[in-house]
Amino acid sequence: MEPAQTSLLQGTLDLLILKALALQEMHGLGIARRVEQITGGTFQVKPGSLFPALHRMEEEGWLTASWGESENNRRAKYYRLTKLGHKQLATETERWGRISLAMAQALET
Amino acid sequence: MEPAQTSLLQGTLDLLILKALALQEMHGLGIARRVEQITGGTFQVKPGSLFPALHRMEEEGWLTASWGESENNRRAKYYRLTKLGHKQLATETERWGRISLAMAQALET
DNA sequence: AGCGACCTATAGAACGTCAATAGGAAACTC
DNA sequence: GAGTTTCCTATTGACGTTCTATAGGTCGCT
Repeated sequence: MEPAQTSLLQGTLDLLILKALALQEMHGLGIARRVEQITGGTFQVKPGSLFPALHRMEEEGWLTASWGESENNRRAKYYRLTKLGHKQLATETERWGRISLAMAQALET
Repeated sequence: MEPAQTSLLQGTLDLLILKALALQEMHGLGIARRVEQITGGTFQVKPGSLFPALHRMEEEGWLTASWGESENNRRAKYYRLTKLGHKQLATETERWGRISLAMAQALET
C-alpha cells in the first residue's frame, strides 16, 4: 500500500517542475512522473494542473520547449530550463526554506 | 531589519490559526498577531484573509465564538477550539508533516 | 479492426488569499 | 470637546492556482 496522495499545495508546483527539469530536459508527462517519483509518491500532478503551469512558466521565460520524439515514439514536447529558470529554481528553493522553517517554528511545542 | 514577510501559502492558514488557538482562546486580531509571532515574523495574516477563514472554520465546527472585552476595553469576539478543532489540528499537522517531508525529499541533492 | 497506453491540451468550476474599503468605539492630544 | 489615532470586526470584488472533466491524435499489440 502506498501512502495516501496529498493534493498539491498551491505554490509548490512550480518549484517541483523546476526541480524535475534541473538535471535534464523532459516532456510533460515525464515531468509529472518524475515529480511523483522524487516526492516518494506523495504528490501527484494532474494534466489539468501540469500543462497550464508549463505554458505559464514558458511565458515567464523559465522554460523553453521543442517538439521531439519520446522513448515510445510519440510526438512529445520537451521542456528545458533557461538561465532564468535556474535562477527561479534558486529563488523558490530559498522561499520554500523560509516557509518550511517558519512552519516548523510555529508547530514546535 | 526583520526578514521579508512571505505571503501565505494557500492551505497553511487554517493550520496556523488552529495552532494559535491551541493553548488559549483569543480574538481575531490577537490570532493574527500570534501567528506572526510564532512564525518569527515570516507570515503576516491580513484581515481580508483572517475573518473569512475564521467564519469558515466556525461553520466547520472547529471553533466557537463569543463576544467579550479585549485587554484594551474593545468589543472583541473570542474564538476557541472545539473538540473537533483539536482533532483537525492533529490532522493538519500530520498533513503538513507529509508535505514537508515530500518536499525535502524532492529538493535534496 | 479494435483497444489500451501515451502525449498534449482546454474549458469551467472551486477554492483561498489579497487589496481596498467600511464603520464603530475607546483612548489620546491639544 | 474636537480631532486624530488605535483597536476590532467585517465585506466586497478581483486574482491566481489547481482540479474535474473532456477531448483528440498516434503508436503498438492482439
